[in-house]
Amino acid sequence: MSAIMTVTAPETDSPSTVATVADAITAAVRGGRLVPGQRLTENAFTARLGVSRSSVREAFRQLAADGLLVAEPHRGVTVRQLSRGEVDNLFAVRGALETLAVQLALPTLHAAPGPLIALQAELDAAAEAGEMARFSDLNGRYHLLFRRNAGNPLLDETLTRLLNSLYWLQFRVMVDSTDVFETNRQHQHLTACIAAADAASAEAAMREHVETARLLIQSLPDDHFAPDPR
Amino acid sequence: MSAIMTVTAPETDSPSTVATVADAITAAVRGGRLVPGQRLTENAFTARLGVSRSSVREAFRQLAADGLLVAEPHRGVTVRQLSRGEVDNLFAVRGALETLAVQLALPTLHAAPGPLIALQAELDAAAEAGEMARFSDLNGRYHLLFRRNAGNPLLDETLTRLLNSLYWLQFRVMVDSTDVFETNRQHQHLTACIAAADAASAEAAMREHVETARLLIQSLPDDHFAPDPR
DNA sequence: TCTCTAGGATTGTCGGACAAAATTATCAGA
DNA sequence: TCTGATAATTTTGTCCGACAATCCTAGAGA
Repeated sequence: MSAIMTVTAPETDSPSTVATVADAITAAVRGGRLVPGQRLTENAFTARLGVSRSSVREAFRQLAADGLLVAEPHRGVTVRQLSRGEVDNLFAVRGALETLAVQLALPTLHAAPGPLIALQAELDAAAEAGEMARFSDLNGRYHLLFRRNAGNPLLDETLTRLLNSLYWLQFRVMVDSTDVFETNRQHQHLTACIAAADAASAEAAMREHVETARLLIQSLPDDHFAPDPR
Repeated sequence: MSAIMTVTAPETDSPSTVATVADAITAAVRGGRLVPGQRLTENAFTARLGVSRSSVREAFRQLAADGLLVAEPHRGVTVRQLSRGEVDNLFAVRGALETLAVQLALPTLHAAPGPLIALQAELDAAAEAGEMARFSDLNGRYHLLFRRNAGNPLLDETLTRLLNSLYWLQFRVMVDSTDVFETNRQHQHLTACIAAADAASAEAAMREHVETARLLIQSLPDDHFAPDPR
């Protein structure tokens, strides 16, 4: 019956109230207007967005499930802030999943390397021009390309959730870093491995790249992290 | 996520209404009173449990985030039912994370192997006695032991979510299987690798064990799966 | 300065209400 | 009988207002 309908269908459907609220909060976090650790109260958003408390509550829960916020009973929600230990834990999981994504996506990306090549070119340009914010965005898109082409939606979702809670730290690293060239060199190497269809090297390259990202994040000053409970 | 995971059951805090509802639904799914694919309406639970619709709604969302239910806009929630393709996708992720858990937990379990040995003895007894339901339960506890001792709560949560949506199929396999001995043999082998502190073999053993579980599940008849959308 | 205690602020839960969407039932026509 | 369109019913999404339980904060008292 509905064979014609909504195969690609991005934003055709009328966005629900909850989705609108969730998008607004997400945008605020991405834009730095809400910073990690900051507490969000329901009333603040009911007033500002003109929606009911129910909708705000549900948006909060949804974003908490996405890893962007963290909810505590009777204490409301805050923008997720990771401790150094949690960053290490996250990167252990991320390493395992990103290498899996590389492995699964390699055939697809090797067969149709167009988007990868194009993205690599943009990354090179941004790195050369020193446009850090733009490089950070492209870096996200680069990793997205792999998990999207892994042909495993569950893997994609799981990785996306992890990276959601990592967004801010990753962004800080890119902006503060005096040397994105090393990061970009790793991208180039990985891209080359894909082009050569060298699975083993590609996996190793991704693993090293993720480890580098971890080290860069851990090199940020303490005030970017939640206190490590211990 | 934490609401339904009362394995050690820290019942200290008075359980919230939502948690009560979530526990009831979880118990119903575990007990087979709610089967995969079945649709749950809000009213049915408001009446039966004597709580408001708000609480039921929130419990639904929470369980959907846990992977036990699946929610679709304007269509309510159903008990999650996987297609064969989704099972494969899930096992790809599970394999990566479960081997990571082995790797991380090995030092701890090798240093204090008591619980592992005890659990292995119980598994042997259940397998010998042909108590399949009991074996299934112990099998779950066996895997739980690894991810709990990996020292990585995020890994634990992520794996738990995956396994939640797999509970029913895993249970069917155990109950229907005419040969749990092969599965138990793999457990014994893995236990031995831990005792010997042989990391490489332990990882390989787990990988093989997970792959075997996948094959057993895929050998179930079609009516246990959602139609594969392709 | 520190501890303890109001009081205000915030969340958890309830009940009802209504429009929008989906599901089910009904029925005319082939 | 079957099919397809239409109407009736159910269910969800969202809103509102309310209240108790809990958390937070500022000020009183030691």
